[in-house]
Amino acid sequence: MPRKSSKERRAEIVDALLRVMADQGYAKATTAKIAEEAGLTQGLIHYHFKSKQEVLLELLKRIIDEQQQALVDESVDAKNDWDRVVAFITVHLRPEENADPHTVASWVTITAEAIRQPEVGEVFTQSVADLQAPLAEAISNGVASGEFQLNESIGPAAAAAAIMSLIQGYYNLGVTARQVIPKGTAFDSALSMARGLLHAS
Amino acid sequence: MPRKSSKERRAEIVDALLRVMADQGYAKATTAKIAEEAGLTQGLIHYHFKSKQEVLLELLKRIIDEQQQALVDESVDAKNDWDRVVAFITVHLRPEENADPHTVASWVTITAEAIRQPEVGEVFTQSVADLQAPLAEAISNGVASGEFQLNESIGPAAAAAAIMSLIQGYYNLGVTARQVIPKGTAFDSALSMARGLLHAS
Amino acid sequence: MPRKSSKERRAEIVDALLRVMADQGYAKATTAKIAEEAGLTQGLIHYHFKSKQEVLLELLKRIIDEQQQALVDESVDAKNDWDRVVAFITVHLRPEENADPHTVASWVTITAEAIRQPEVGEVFTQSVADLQAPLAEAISNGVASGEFQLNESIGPAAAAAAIMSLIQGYYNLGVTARQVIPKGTAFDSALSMARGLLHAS
Amino acid sequence: MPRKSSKERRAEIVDALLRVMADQGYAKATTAKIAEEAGLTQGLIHYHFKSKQEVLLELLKRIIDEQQQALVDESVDAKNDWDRVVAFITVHLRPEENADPHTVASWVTITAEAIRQPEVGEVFTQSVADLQAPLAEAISNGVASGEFQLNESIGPAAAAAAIMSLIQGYYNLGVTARQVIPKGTAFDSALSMARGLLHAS
DNA sequence: CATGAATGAGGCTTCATTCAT
DNA sequence: AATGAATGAAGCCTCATTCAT
Repeated sequence: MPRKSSKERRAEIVDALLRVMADQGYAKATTAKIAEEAGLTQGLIHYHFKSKQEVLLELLKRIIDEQQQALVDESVDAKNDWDRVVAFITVHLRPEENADPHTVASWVTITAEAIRQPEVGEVFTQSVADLQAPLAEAISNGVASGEFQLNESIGPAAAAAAIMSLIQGYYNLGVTARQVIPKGTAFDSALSMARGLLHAS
Repeated sequence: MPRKSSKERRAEIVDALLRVMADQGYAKATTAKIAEEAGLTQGLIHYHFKSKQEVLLELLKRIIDEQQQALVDESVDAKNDWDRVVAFITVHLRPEENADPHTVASWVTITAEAIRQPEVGEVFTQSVADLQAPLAEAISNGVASGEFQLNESIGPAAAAAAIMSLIQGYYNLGVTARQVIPKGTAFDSALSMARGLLHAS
Repeated sequence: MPRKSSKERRAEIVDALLRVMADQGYAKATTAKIAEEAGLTQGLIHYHFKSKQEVLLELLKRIIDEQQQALVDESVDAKNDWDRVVAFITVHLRPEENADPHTVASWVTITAEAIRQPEVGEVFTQSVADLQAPLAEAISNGVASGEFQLNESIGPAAAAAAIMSLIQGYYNLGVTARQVIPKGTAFDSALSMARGLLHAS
Repeated sequence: MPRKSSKERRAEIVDALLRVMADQGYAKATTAKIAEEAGLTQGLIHYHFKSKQEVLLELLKRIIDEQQQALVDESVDAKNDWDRVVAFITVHLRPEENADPHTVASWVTITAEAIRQPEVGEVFTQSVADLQAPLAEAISNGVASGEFQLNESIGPAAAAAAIMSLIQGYYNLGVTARQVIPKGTAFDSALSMARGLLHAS
């Protein structure tokens, strides 16, 4: 057996965490289970990562990167700021096409973990901010160009936060209380709400 | 030491869980810590509750009850369905007035726990459904009376789910990534989005 | 509710232990369960008994007394020592007629407890000795009168011990490995073995 | 500290349980005590065994294996079925030569445990059945060849069960009420009883 | 790089017993 | 004589992490 490079191994371990976490939650994602899922041993995980938390942070980073990339891809044909807003919503609320369920489930779990582990919380906050930045910019531009109109009490950052919250909420309820959300309505509803918020056509 | 009634003790224990959980998360809310916070012994917790999970479920129940009651109070003066929708949003997004931060933090934590503990998940789903019911009804009525208009792909249940998701998202980000949400904008943004969704005036 | 006399209460508690132990074993016969079975409270058990062990010892005593009485009843018509031996075996191996299954199950459980609790062990040993005494005497008499003949290496006490062991073994396997013992054969087999041991006709 | 193979460790742990159980009973054979006796940590026990019960089951298995092997060894010179019956009794009732007291004490304790733990009970029943099988076969053969004669109400299985019960009874009383059984008489008495049961010479 | 045995802190829970009422 | 809340000592088990090989 050819030994694998550190980079490959790290990726495998992060993958394993993603899968285990997605269907068992972080609490049950023990080192032992991750190792088993990855087809390697517990010791090796700590050889490649300083701690289990570090694996989680790497996973978080990876998810963000993928989302950012997906956003870039989806926005490439955008002709105006509304298109960009739509692209943003599309990327996040069309898991059928853009994200796999594992990732969404993991994301929600990470959210939970962000609450209990301060280090995760910090990285998480920054990640959300990064994710939100292009949306805020699009809205800001749209307002400047007259494409959008916001109520006076709501700034572009607040509007972006609102849309982000909506997405986050859909993720959460989608995982925790799936039956409550009629299938396939998230995207349309979100668009409708965003349109109202931005007074866009 | 005065002997207290079971009911009082149960309430105290639930309170203690609420406080510990709010600032340390459920994972760190060990029975030992809960006992310490409540000023009693670990054994007593299990004298009054079958398990730690049962304490959590009782807390969940209590939060739901309070929210439902708050909604009733807030809706009492509502003159039409839009007022009812506003009341719903008010109750949930005005924590400054209606809910204490501990409760919101706990709610988010419970959300996370709902993911990993199936029993919690079940109760949680049902709770969300219960919470959402009056909103869905208001929307349904509003649509029937012509007060609201929904896009054809969106039914009243979906619309209610959208608003619920938005609230849930605000809760989540409010706890995990507070800096991302400009202070005091949640309520106005939510109203604006709801108006857009329902085509209400 | 008229308060009951201490004696009655003690009997009720011992009864409850008997029943709980019979179908759940001593390990699961917690104070709480005994209290529930007896329809009274935990505290009361310790009001009437110094400890849980004391309840067990009282039960043991009661079982022995009943067995002794049954032996007397069964032996009343005995015309010779062989009849007395048969009576002894009858009393112990005809639970269908002479002892209730609860008692047998409890007896086996007590045996187990005798192993782990020295105080129980002492009382148990004495109880077995008491139980065995009349049997040993009958055998002794039978040998003296020429009714029985024992191999030279086996004294009356040893012979009584052998029969006692056989009974004890049937009790044990009857409870732990019931399928191994063909139904309804214990009594006949025991008689046949005793006859061989004593060279009786 | 030398790292040992899992197999070695498992054996050591089972050994430790055997020793602790033999002189303190299963109830007092806590994981802590077992660990101490084995000179290792509690955690390690659970690294090698899923649960404490699993250790007990392994011990049971080991005792059975040893007994079976001893029976084979003892039976090798048997010239007829009576010899085989004698071999069976020898193996079980000559602890001085064939089994160590620890093992007998443990066996009795396991019997007790079989009552309270269903899983143990199942394995125990099967174990007894396995142990008894060769005896039943020898008796069956002996009856067929005319070497033995059984009373009509007693089949070979019942006869084997009777002898097994006798042995089991000796084990039990030997541990719980040793004084009741005159030293060194078990084997002779058992032979005499078996001879009577089988009408063998 | 890799293995897997080993550690040890700590978690949840059970239960006989005590005690205020 | 009776209640039932309260205690506290253990018990079993989990798990991230370390370490000898």
